[in-house]
Amino acid sequence: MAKINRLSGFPELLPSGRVIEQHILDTAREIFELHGFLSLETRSVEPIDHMQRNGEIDKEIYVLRRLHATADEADPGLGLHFDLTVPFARYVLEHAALLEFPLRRYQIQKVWRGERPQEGRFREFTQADIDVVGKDTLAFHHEVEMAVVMSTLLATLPIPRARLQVNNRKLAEGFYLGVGAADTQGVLRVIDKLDKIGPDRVGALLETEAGLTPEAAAKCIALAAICTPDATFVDQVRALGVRNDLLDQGLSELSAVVTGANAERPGSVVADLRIARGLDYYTGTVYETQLVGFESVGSISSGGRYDNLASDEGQRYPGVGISLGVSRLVSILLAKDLVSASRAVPSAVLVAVTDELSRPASESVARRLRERGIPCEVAPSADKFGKQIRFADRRGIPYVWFPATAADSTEGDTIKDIRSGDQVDADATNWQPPLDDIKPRVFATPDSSAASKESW
RNA sequence: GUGCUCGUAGUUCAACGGUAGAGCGCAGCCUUGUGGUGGCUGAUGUUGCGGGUUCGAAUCCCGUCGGGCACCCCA
Repeated sequence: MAKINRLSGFPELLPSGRVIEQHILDTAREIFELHGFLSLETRSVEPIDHMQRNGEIDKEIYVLRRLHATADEADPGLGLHFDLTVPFARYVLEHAALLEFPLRRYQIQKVWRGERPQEGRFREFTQADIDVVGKDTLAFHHEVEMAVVMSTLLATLPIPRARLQVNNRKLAEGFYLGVGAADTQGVLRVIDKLDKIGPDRVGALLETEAGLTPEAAAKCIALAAICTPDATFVDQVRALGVRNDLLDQGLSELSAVVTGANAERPGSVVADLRIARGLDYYTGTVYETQLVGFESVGSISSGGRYDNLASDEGQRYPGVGISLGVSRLVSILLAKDLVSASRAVPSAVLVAVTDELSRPASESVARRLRERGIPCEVAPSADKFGKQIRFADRRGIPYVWFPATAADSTEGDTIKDIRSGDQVDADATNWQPPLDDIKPRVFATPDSSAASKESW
């Protein structure tokens, strides 16, 4: 057989990894619905010209075309979507007449980007987005809400602590204008390199590439250094002595998000004025999230306020949203062994088969368990019980059911907990496993290796 | 797309230009139709692919395909 190479950037998980991913997806859905977000799905393809930002050609897009397209056939100009926000904006415009606003929706789908993959970066990956879109206007408090919902989700998952960092586009842009910058986007892009190349080289780039004076560059760097868990950043920014109306607006918005979110969930967000990223359609609050201890992998959740993404003739639908990078998060969790699952299969019980003639008796046990919502499977072959137990053990199935043998009808069915070795009489019409054993459990990996020895 | 680096068993990795190996995993047995550990036995490779140099290539050279990392950009 030809050797099959795995395709870089198109990750496929093993069963144990998928259990963890699915737990994250299930939890996301649960938290989102708990906060009243409805579920939507959009098609995987969009017209490429709708996905381009500011008219520039985006090389990240995978183009879709028919293999047998003829030369004279018009190119439909379709590409796979690279995020869920742009398609959602298009969806809103297309169905606006039939939708209720403000519209709260969550959307969990694959997206594609034609980049070169590396750690935590894929060509095909899953995002879990929430957005609120209003008609004409969107109340500011939703910018607080996004941070609260995402922080709730991240705190619910069995993962390391996440730092939700918030900044505001108006603040940064107003500040840059205030120090005399002409190209605020350019300043933003250079500031974003602070982590990688340090303040000295950023300062130099600000002068050469963004055309700032040394004093202005120094102030921009000083601004980026400000990071507070509360609204005290306002005074620190004021101390830099830059005056600008947009800056003032940004300052008050950001302090409202930070104080609002922390009132709801203490310690959930920090104001971090270095956060410059986000796509260029963001117009206000921007979010970014790092897993504490794994900052180098990049943000696992980001988003922001966008006022102009969905707009028709005269009609605007401003929105705010935040996205969880499910694939990136899962890849960190698996690579660093931060999260474990109690088993990689749904079955809580393996029903043993004594011999092929009595397989119907085993199937009957399974049926009665399933009727009561207990996931189970019947052993694939009537091997020696030792092998059947090992079959369960390998997969993490916690219980093996032994049907009564016809030859020895005085004995009833028994069930063995293969973790403890305990084996007791059981009746398929009323036996119930502990709640924890019904579904695979996903939990933070205990860091001591001694703990894992106990549960063989 | 640019640069760097690496491709050997299912997997993690060895092997100076000289007979391709080990750990883990897998299969069987010790083991009684009831699995942890232990012991014994066994199976598995076009050394990514193609060409070149050489008496001889996993090893050196060229090409190609694939992986990883960095840049770019971002979840």
